[in-house]
Formats: sequence, structure tokens, C-alpha cells
Amino acid sequence: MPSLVERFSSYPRQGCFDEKRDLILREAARLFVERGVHETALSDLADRFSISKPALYHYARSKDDIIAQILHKASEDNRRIVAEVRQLPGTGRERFLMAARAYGKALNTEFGRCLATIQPSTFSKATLELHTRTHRILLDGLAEVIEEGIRDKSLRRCQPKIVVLALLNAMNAVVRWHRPGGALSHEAVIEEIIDYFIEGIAARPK
Amino acid sequence: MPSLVERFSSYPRQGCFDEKRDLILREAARLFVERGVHETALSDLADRFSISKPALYHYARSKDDIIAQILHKASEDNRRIVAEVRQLPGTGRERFLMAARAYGKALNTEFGRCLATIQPSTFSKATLELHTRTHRILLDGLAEVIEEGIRDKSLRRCQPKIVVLALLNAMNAVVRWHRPGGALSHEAVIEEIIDYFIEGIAARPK
DNA sequence: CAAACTACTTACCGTTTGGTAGATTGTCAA
DNA sequence: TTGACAATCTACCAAACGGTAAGTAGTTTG
Repeated sequence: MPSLVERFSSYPRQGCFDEKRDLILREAARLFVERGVHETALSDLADRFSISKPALYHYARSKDDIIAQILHKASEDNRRIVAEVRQLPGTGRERFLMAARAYGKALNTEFGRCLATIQPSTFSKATLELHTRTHRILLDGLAEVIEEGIRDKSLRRCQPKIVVLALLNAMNAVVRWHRPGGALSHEAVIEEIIDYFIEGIAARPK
Repeated sequence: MPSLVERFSSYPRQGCFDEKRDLILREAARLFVERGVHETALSDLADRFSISKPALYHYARSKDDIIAQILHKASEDNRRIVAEVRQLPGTGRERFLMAARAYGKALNTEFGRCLATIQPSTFSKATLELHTRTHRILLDGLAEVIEEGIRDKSLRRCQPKIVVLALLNAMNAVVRWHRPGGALSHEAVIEEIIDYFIEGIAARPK
């Protein structure tokens, strides 16, 4: 599979605006995860595609706009997860498992990894507000599923919001410490973590 | 209780070098957690104590040295936790609980919070190496306790390293999302999270 | 008192970085 | 062919920041 950079230069000079922007955003997300936002200069990003720094300003209004666009793409996945889990049949426990797996999968993309590792202190005020609002949707959506699990007795009594925050952050951190190529794949690690949590809040036979 | 800033100016002009440095490091740690490392200029830190920026260079050789000193103080706590848990009696499960609680307590200090939230991408190469090495000690120490719990049958079969990483990161994240003054204290939140994990990996009666 | 030292100060420097102005090149439609 | 537009370039700027040079109060010591 050709790298993002190779695919960029294979595009014609004109047209393909959306595709090129997507490649730039994905490479930016990769660099932000790898080195951090402040350690990634726009000239670094431009160099990766062998274009000049001002050329980036055709695809984004500012550095913060790059971040905002990345967050927007990533949070769309999260919105979708919440929307889908609402329509899923089954017990609260089963649906929570499905939602957690979906989140783990979305996490394993450039945008997902960036959303998981980026520090809100690097956001502008407007971007921070947007991020907070969309993050709330995910948290509330998942906590709701746990509450249903408690009601239908598939899960024990617990603090749904704390469970969700703990699980999401434990999964997010995988992006920081897990390096592919080892004994366990990203999916396997995610599955393990979900398993510990579900077991931890599962209803117990008396 | 007087703030760090107030305590600084109450000291005499001379003497009290160690105390003053400690206050500066703690305030730096607070700012790093609140705004991030790159968003905290040394002049910001100096302003908090109403001193000039070069005055800071009496207490640290560089900005990275400030970070390194903070990390050193925080990792001393972690070393102590590992050393103490090795000498503790009881099952693996009981000892893991104690170690996790001790970590949660150390987390609720300026240096602990900083260690938990700071991004390694902001470290210099030397500081990163130091951090990686001391972090390993904590991870290995805790994983070892879980392995003993599996052997003594107080814990079920699981992946000790993944459990430790998931738990520590779930706890670290509390620093980012928990705001004191709500319904639950820091300690209560930590206790909840530990409980989910211990239940998640506890041995089951057949 | 005077030397020596601690704990600062003001003024400054070099570098990096996000962002802009304005010219230029390639492409397509009329 | 030519006008219009998309895409990109070179050159540049202002601001911020880490860090340094050199000098100066206050304090202790002989």
C-alpha cells in the first residue's frame, strides 16, 4: 500500500481537492500522535508532501483549523457508534460490549488515534468547546447503555460514568504504549481490556 | 493554607534554597498539568512568584531540568510503592489492591498529577530515557504482584502487563477529567476504578 | 568595615514558528 | 488564443520563547 505521501504526489495538479486534503489531515494526525502538536511545525507537515508551508493554507485556514478538522472526522465515528448502539437489540451488557468494540476499532485509525492522544490544552477556545460537546455525547451514550444493563440485571450496580471514563481512557492509552509487531495485535489488547471491564461490572450469580 | 506563591514570598531573601526550589517545582507542575508544558512559558512561572525569568535559573539549569526534577520527585514515590509491596504479606490480590491504592494516593499530589498527565514527547532525550527506565520498574513491579495472585489462585488467568497498563492509565486519566467539589472525591473515584479492575480479574468460585 | 557570596535585576540575543503578500505556473473552458 | 481559476511558490514579518551577559541589592563572614 502506497504511503499517504506517495498517494498525494500521484494526484494531478488540479482537482482532487478533497482527497488531497484528507491525505494532509491524516498525515498531520500521524505526526501529532507521533511527536505531539507543538513539536510538529507546519513546515514539517509540508515537507512530508514536498510542498511549501503556504500551500497548506489552501486546505486549512490555520493550524488550529487542521486540528479542528481532524477532531471533526474522528468525532463523527463516535457519533455513529452512539447512534448505532441505541438501535441494537440485546441486554445492556451485550450492547456495551458491542459499543466498546466499535470504539476500539475506530481508535485504530489516524483520526481516532489523534483524538485519543491529543491534549485539549493545545486547542483554541472554540475548538475546545466543540470537542467537549461531542465528547459528552459519547460519554452519555455509553453510560446510558450501562444504566440499562443495571436495570435489566445483566450488569451489577456501579457508577456508569466512571466506568465509561475509565474504560475509554484505558483504551485511549493503548495508542500511546502499544507498538504493533509484538505478541498481541491492537485488537487483541483492546479485547483484553474490554473483557476485564465487563467482568468487573458483570452481574454475579448468587 | 497559604498558596505556594504566598509561601515563597514569606521566605527570607537568603537561605531556604531547597524549600524555595520545591515551591517553584510544585507550581511548575501545577501549570504543566493545567495548561501543558509548551503552553507554560518560563516567564509565566516566574510571574507567579513575582520574580524575573532569569531568577528561575538559580533553581534549575533549563526548562527540561525543571521537568526532570519534577519527574524525579514523582518517580521516587513509585519506587517506594514497588519496594513496599514486595515486602507486604497476603495474597496477590490483596497486595495488588494495596499497591493500586498507594499509587492512587501518590497521584493526588502536584508531582504525581504532573507525571500522570505530561506527554513524553515534551521530554529531552536524556529525560525520556530516565522516565522510561523508572516507569518500567513500576510496571514490572505491579505485574509481578498480579502474577503471584494468579499462582496463589486469588486472581484468575489474565495478561498482567495489560492489566497494569490499563489500570494505571485509567487512574492517570482521573487527573484530567475529575474536578474536586463534585459528588465524589478523588479517593472515591480511584477506589471505584480499582474495584472494577480487581473484580474483573478476581478468581471466580466454580 | 570589607570581601565574598547569594539572590536576584534589566536588557538583550538567536531561533523557531504561525501566518501573510504577492508573484508564478499549470489547466481547463470558451 | 486567451481569460479565469486552482495550486503553489519565494520572500518575508511579527511575536514568542528559551536562554545569556552583565550588573546590583542584600546578607553573611572574617
